[in-house]
Amino acid sequence: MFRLETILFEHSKSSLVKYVLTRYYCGMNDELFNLIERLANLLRQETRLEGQSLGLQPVQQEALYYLSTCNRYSDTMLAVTEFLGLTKGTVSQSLKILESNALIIKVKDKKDKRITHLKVTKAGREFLMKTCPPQKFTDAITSLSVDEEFETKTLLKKVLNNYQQATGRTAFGVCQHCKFNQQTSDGIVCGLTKEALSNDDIMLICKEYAV
Amino acid sequence: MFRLETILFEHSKSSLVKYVLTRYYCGMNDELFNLIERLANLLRQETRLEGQSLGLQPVQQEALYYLSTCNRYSDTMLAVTEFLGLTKGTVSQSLKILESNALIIKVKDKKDKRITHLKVTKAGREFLMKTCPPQKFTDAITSLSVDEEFETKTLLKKVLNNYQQATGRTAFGVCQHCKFNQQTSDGIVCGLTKEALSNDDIMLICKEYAV
DNA sequence: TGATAAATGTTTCGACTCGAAACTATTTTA
DNA sequence: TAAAATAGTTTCGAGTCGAAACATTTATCA
Repeated sequence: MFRLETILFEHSKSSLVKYVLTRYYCGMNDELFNLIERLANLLRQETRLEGQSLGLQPVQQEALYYLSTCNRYSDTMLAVTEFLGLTKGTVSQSLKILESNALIIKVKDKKDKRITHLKVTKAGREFLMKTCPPQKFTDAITSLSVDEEFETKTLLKKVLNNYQQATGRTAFGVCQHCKFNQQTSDGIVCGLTKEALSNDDIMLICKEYAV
Repeated sequence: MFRLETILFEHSKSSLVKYVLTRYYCGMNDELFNLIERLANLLRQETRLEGQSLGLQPVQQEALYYLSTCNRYSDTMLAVTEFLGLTKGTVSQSLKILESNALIIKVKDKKDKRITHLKVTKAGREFLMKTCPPQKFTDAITSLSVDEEFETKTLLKKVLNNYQQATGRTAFGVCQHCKFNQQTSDGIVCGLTKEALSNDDIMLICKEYAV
């Protein structure tokens, strides 16, 4: 995988001080890692620009975006925490800023008073529609054919699923494709909550997703 | 692209206060964006864990990794700045920390005294070999067949190239596939610098890459 | 040639992010 | 009914970030 080589070079002003460095060349394994990191860097950069009008940080926009895509079982602070891979305190603060900007509102759960649902407001949706995904990224995607885009998505989904499983993280996924999603005589039902699901519901992301 | 729908729900304790929200469902365009963001989140999280032993932040590890993969024309602070999409001051500080941890050393350029080359030390290489790419990510990749992995890389490269072009950013790329890379009777030469390139050189990433 | 502009990099500042830990309130467990 | 678990907030200190001012060196060009 790695090739090792020892090289020499001079250090700054102090003449003839030599440092021995070990140098390795990346195997093909690194390449995919590298590509994802670089795409993520560019995305973060563009996201930062898009958020400047409202003074929103990238991480806050990510949280807002997540909340716009998740279902009613997954719109809590803890779910956002899982999704972003951060700690409770950090996420709590980010959400406070989204709330102060009137992009989300907090709605207490009626059954369990500990739980607060986070609902994206009209202003929040409008902001997302303008900015998310960033325009230049969307443009870059169009260079792929429909088949190529589908293929990319399929393969990345495979990697993501495995990665989520390896890290023991909640496997967020689309309700429709979840093993708890059941078609009954009364319509579509969630096997976990036993609640009825609408055609819109099943298109959203759920934190309880399982295959 | 988007489907709009107006929904109603009750707000917290104040009974019967209704909020009108506009809700939209993501078209397929969002999906690729979403996948990359989520993979990046997981990578950042695992990177954070891996760096704890040395007290290294994710962004510092990314800089170190970049420096281990780039050539002698691209191992400067400004190149790292371009690569990470951050500002000079920020990167300068991150590099100072890498230097204080003896993971890189600074080497003044002999021709242009403004330029400082950043060389990864043996300790730096060893740290990277242990931690980069993160183990669980590497494991997740193995779920792909060789062909699938190749296909994914090819497609993501296409997206990245377009994205870099759209943002007007430096298009980092492997020397070997650059248009300035020339095969002459004396060996391989860089058309920009007119310098000879070794077989090792041409495998590294260059900030002057062009197609 | 000599003044001005441009490029490389550092430092400082204030706003923001992050994890850790302590804390409240509610629900579940035993 | 007491103890444990869950959802969420607040506070603290370390670190990240961009912006701007700065120093040094090199390039431009009149």
